[in-house]
Amino acid sequence: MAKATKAAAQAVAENGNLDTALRGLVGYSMKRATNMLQADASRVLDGYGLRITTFSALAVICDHPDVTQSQIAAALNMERSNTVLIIDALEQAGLIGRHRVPTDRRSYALRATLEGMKTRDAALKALAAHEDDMLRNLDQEERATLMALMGKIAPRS
Amino acid sequence: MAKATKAAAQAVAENGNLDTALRGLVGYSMKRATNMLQADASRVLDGYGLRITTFSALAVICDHPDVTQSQIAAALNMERSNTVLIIDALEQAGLIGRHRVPTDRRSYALRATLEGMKTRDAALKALAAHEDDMLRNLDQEERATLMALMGKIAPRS
DNA sequence: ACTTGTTAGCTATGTTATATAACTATTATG
DNA sequence: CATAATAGTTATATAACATAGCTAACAAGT
Repeated sequence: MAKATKAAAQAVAENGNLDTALRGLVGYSMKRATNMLQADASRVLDGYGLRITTFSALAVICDHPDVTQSQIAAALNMERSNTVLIIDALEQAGLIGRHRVPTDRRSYALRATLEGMKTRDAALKALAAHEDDMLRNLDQEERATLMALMGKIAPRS
Repeated sequence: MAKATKAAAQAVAENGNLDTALRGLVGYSMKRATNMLQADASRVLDGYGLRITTFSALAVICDHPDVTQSQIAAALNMERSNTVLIIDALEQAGLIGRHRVPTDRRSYALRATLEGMKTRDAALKALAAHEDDMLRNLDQEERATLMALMGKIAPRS
């Protein structure tokens, strides 16, 4: 055990937590859980040459061929400007293609390549397996409850 | 409604979601909820001259006088190196003080100033109020369940 | 006491995610 | 046709997070 000042060391000895007050905040506790899940997801996706954002965009494109960058931004709750480099990366990796739309020359119709579809499927499967492990202490009903409760969180009224 | 390619536009018309597959991942859904809470928390804390990380560190210091930077890093699940600038910011804002420890000249005993205590109390109160609003669709039992379920998520086995 | 290993804080650096403003080309609207 | 809105882009900034390496100080074993 590390040397520590008295009061803090005592708190550590008691329950190992110095952040008791913060744990009462849902945002704080959720951030910690999210960080754990995201860090693991990043490591998994790295094996497929993807980051979390590029994987997310790829998944949307696979499920919705001919989607536009603006639609992806809206779906993933990000700024349009930030989609550019993400789509660039997917295109350069040969996972998707930008196709011009005859009826609107401003936008691109994004479509996954065969490799893109395969990569998505494999990555999604790997992610699900890792999540399943990290959620091993929750049964199916508890997982459903967790998702439902998170879905009830709303923007400021 | 924005002009969109056919298939994607249809999906949007149906349920407004292009990310159905991703929503099945707990990590993805939790990230979305977390982002919402964190963005709001950042705005709140900005009013107190704090960021999420500086507020978190301040809260730990207030609750555990004479805590060290390493202990804060461990408590907040961050790297020691990243605590330095955070503690610097709190010190320069006059919210905490670095005090030398006679028994160990390597470490600092961090203590909040009176203003630090006041700032923390006010910020925490404001954060709790904002969370209470964003969680208005969950009753007390549901909030407790949410916290309990998040706490069951574990690192990879 | 002296070497060895560890700890605390610090510095530098890099990446990822996110946000904003401003620009061009194109399309929609009054 | 003039004006407004939209799609994509560029540039830029910041927060959070991570890694490697460094110095000073302490701890432990011989």
